[in-house]
Amino acid sequence: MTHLLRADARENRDRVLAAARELFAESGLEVTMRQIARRADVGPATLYRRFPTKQDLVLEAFEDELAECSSIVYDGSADPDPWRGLCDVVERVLLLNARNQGFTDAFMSAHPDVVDFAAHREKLGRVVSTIIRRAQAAGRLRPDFVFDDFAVILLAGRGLTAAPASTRDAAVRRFAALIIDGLRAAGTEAGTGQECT
Amino acid sequence: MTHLLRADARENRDRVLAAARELFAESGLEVTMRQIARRADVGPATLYRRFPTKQDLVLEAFEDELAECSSIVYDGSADPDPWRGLCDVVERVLLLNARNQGFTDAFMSAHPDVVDFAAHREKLGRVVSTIIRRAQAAGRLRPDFVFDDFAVILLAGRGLTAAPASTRDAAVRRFAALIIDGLRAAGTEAGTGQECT
DNA sequence: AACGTAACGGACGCATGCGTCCACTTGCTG
DNA sequence: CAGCAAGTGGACGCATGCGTCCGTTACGTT
Repeated sequence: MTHLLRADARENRDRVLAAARELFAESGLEVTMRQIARRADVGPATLYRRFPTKQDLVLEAFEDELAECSSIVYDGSADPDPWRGLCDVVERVLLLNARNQGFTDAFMSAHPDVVDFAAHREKLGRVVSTIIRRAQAAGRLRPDFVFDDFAVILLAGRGLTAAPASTRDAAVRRFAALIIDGLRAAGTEAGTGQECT
Repeated sequence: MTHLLRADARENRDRVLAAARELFAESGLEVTMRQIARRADVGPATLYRRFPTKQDLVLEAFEDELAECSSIVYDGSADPDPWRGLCDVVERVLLLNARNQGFTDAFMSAHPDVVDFAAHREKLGRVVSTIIRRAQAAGRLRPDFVFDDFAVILLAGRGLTAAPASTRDAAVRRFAALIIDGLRAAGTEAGTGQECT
């Protein structure tokens, strides 16, 4: 008996997923199903049998990224210092997104027709909101900061995916640093022993 | 004698340009020549006769934006207070770009095959560099700020074009404000009578 | 008013992506 | 090791964008 895929089928499926991850990361969600099939050395039919719609492929290809996104947020939430937690979340989420054009597209719903991560986004958003509140209560985060600002920052980070890959990480880190400096509550300068990271 | 276009031709040409400006602004440079022709109520041939290549169309369609971009930078450069000048440049350039998806694409060379504004970018970049230097000399801009950081900010602003049009301006202004707060030299808090704007 | 030509736009041939069908191959099981 | 169902990929028909050609229209001149 065997409810599982045949060995060759399983291997093809894995190659398709690997190809999809590579291409999505490099070029975003607008890569064609054909390109993915070609890169995986597989006929179009094979691809479509395993993943009838692009949405199916995207969801599975980004399972890891989604999980990492969650850990980032929960790590930040678990940090006893909410300000440091928030800083980490900002920087790490920005990096994650900048490294993976496709995940950014998906997570920000740049292509709502293809895939919608709104549910995940909302759930993580609530956690981030609590970090924000705690960081403000601790007097470290500017009091006028709201969750929408966080969304704006992520959206802005999206633009950095256009930077050349060689300098992208540096650009993102620099961007995160600039933003974070703009988030401090007045009177809590960096360099006073309170800085983040 | 008449070296000018025939009346109907001129009118069609104008309609094409108007249509192109609208579509580029709404949807970026990837709109098709056909879409532009359709919106202008004109056959494809007419479009291609006036603008043999998309590059030609883009260049003329964004003449105004390019000019405005220049004035923004030169206005900032002419401001006796270099810090205020820099703040204005940042906010206004971000707004200009966020309002016009296509201009952002073109100016940031998101589609180098279609059009390359590198020359303009470089020229304006030099002016911005001088503003940066003067603002730092005045002790208002953080001393570690370099021109590449400015580019990063613009690139990031690009991401905001993905925000819904209804809230885009607000998002951009908020983003600019956050960034600017991150640019101040240590010790020059907002609210001490030195704030920008 | 009549005419020559600038200007027009529909239609063509080409390329590419889509999702599906089907004749052939091959891994698994008995 | 034999047979069958699972698995495969090439090829098809459709849709859309591309840039160009060419028969028709109508502007502006005389």
